[in-house]
Amino acid sequence: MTYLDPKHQLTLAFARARDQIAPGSQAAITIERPRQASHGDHACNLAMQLAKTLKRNPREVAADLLAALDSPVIARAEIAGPGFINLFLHPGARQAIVPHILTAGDSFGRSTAGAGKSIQIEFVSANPTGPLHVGHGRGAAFGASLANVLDFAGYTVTREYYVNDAGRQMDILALSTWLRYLELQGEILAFPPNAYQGDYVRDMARGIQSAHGDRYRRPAAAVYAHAPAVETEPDAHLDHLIANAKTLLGADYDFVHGYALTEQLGDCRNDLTEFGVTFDHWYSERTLHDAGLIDKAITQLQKHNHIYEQNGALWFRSTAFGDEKDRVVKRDNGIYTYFAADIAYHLNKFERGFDRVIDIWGADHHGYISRVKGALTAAGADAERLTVALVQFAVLYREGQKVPMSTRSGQFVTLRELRHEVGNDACRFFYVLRKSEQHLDFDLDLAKSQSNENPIYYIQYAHARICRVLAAWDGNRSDLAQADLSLLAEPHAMALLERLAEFPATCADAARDLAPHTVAYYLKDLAADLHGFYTACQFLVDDEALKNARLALITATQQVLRSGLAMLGVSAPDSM
RNA sequence: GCCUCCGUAGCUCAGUGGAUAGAGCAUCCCCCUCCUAAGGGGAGGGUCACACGUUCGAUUCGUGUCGGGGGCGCCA
Repeated sequence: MTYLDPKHQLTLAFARARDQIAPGSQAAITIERPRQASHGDHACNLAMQLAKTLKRNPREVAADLLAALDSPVIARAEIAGPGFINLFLHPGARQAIVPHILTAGDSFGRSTAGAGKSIQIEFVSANPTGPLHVGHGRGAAFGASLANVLDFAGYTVTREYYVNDAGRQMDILALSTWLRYLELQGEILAFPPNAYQGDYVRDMARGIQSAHGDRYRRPAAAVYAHAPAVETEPDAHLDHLIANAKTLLGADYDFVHGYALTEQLGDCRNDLTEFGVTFDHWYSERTLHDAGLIDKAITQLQKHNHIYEQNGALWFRSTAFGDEKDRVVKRDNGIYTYFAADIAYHLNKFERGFDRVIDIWGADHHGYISRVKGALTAAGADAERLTVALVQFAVLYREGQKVPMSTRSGQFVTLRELRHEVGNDACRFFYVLRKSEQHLDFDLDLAKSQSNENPIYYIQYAHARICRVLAAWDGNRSDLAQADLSLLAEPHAMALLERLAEFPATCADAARDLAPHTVAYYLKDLAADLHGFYTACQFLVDDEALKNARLALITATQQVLRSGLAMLGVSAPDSM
């Protein structure tokens, strides 16, 4: 017999009753959980909705509905207040969840909401020009958890990282690395203040020196020849040095550039892997250029007459699609803008056939949404298939003080430092504990504290407690499937049963709303119910039937805690 | 100026078109001869920023006001 949760059964029963009382009515059936226990286990407001169209007193409509209502899960139903129908369930209807969970195992809570549709989720996508910082960490944790949630909801999920390996920033990194290398070689030079300052740049320079000696040495004077003054024209200064580097190194420039890229991307990938964040594809921006996809995208826009030339540059008429001003796609120097590459990339995503595409961006990119969607529409694509989820910034707090961070000065806390300081589990959990559009205050002391203040330990402790009880028990699990669950009558057991039954809906809602934080909050509630039950009832009792019933319940709870924590990328320890 | 997020308990934050708005922390009480007290129970604490509108019903939806965060380059 397939299991149908009580709420679903009630919905079907009310739909049948509605069709009797008000044939043809399309009124939605909403079954809710009243705040007050005296209002029943569930309540339905259908009578108040129908009252208007039927032009009748809602309480009378409720009485008719009640007479027509027929479901084996209902023990008692009553009319209350302005026309609510309050429902009290048979205990057996709630207890049936336990064998269902034990049978379903890891798949309990999975839904078919995604209907096997393919969905691509692109996240992190940080420039490979230095270590990931704590801001990237939030995007990584949010994206990875969301991907898991969507997978749980039945989508076929592809996780992708867009590698910005073609732009000016990569050239600046290559230059920075080379200049540090020249310093090691004994050249005297003025390292530009707007080049990459981090120690990792010196590390790469040392790596090149130890592997290739002086092969890439050139006189510093030639590198700086004819460069504009760095004080007055810092950007032109850098661009000139890059041009000189390309001339002086010739084909060797590609080596330095490639070395820096490989090192930084490798470091980024290791960092994320250690964080439990993995990708199916690393999509190179450079392949967009090489394969001519950017030319193709711009041509596509030109064909639709949305490109014009002005001041030697090519402009996309994004104002025709709700943007506040038109945007350059190709600069007067013939180089495509980042925006042009992004148009091509998104068109490519669509061409790869994903039913839905989700981008996770930092909140500072919000102004970008309208122009990207505009470009997609202009190119004849369905921009509705793209959803952009914005993640607000994370701010670290230590001893109540904001930890100062600035990318410009190279003064930032890296993701790796944060992970090592507070641990991966606390990191992953704290990052998704706020909804993504909410600013995140990350309290380092709280995340590190091994105390009751720390919600992550609270949840993990619930799991560990269950494991310890089951380890102390000498029976075998197959007995639990046969347990007489009618013995689970204590209020704490009933509360736990109700909570377990909510898990599938919580997961489905999290997927619908792109809100993995709801899973984190659910787990806190579930852990609280477990701790309450644990304190109120002894599990390893002499009464064999009662023992098996209680052990069955906590085994089911263990399963749901594991599934939920796994979705958030947090471990479920057997002991603490 | 425009865009965007936010405004709920002393603090950090959940939450919902419904009936008496929640959690953790902090404050004050109480509970280990018992499967880990990293736990449990109790008390106090609120004009859900404000106004108007939609609705049988608004803390929730809409508009506006006030207050706070962030963003608005031929940068990536």
